[in-house]
Amino acid sequence: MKQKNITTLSSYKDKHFGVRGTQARDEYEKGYEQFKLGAMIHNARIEKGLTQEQLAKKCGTTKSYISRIENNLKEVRISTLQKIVEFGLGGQLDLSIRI
Amino acid sequence: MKQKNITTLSSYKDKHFGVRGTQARDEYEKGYEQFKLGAMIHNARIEKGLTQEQLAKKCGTTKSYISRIENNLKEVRISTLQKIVEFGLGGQLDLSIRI
DNA sequence: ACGGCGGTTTCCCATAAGTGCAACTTCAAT
DNA sequence: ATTGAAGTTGCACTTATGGGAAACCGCCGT
Repeated sequence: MKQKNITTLSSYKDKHFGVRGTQARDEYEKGYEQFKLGAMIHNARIEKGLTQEQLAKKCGTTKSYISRIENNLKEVRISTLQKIVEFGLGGQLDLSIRI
Repeated sequence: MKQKNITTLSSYKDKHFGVRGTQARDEYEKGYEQFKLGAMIHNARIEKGLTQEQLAKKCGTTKSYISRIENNLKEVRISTLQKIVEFGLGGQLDLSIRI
């Protein structure tokens, strides 16, 4: 078994930060919260040993949508995010603000 | 000075849980994450001694919108939320999932 | 009494969230 | 070489809703 976190992260970088020029900037500009989000879901899913399709079914969506979320090409609605985390991953979504 | 957290919270309850019957259920059903969110923003704003209008101006939105967020009658887009927390309150938005 | 300020609520609509396919790609296994 | 499972992505479409503008509602100070 390979170190999944590492490979995931690096492959993400290869894909998004390496290839397109200004994409990276944009990602940073808007404060890469989404990025973390996609990665978080991805990791949690792997951790649970689920495929995108299985996860999708558990929370009433499609694998294509899960993929899009994990790759951060859509902004997810908080309620949807919650459904995925709760019903799909059996976890809980936490959001807090740090002053 | 009064204990602002308490009064805020209780007034919220008076308003939403007391008055309308099934509103409470709905609030719970969707897992009161939004509730916390509105209260969080509200408290942070008071803490900073800002009016809704001042906060709104600092993050490029309107006071009406801030009001709605604080009272949880709209779902906020994550990016907008981030703007508010970051530029408006000078803080940082954290979202994480707990498995 | 009224003027202003902070907050709420109503009305409205462009936008984007989310869906559904389906095509395409990797990669592993046989 | 082939098959299939897992994932990515393009496109078209519908619908909900995020968010602004403005009216409105206390409340307090004068």
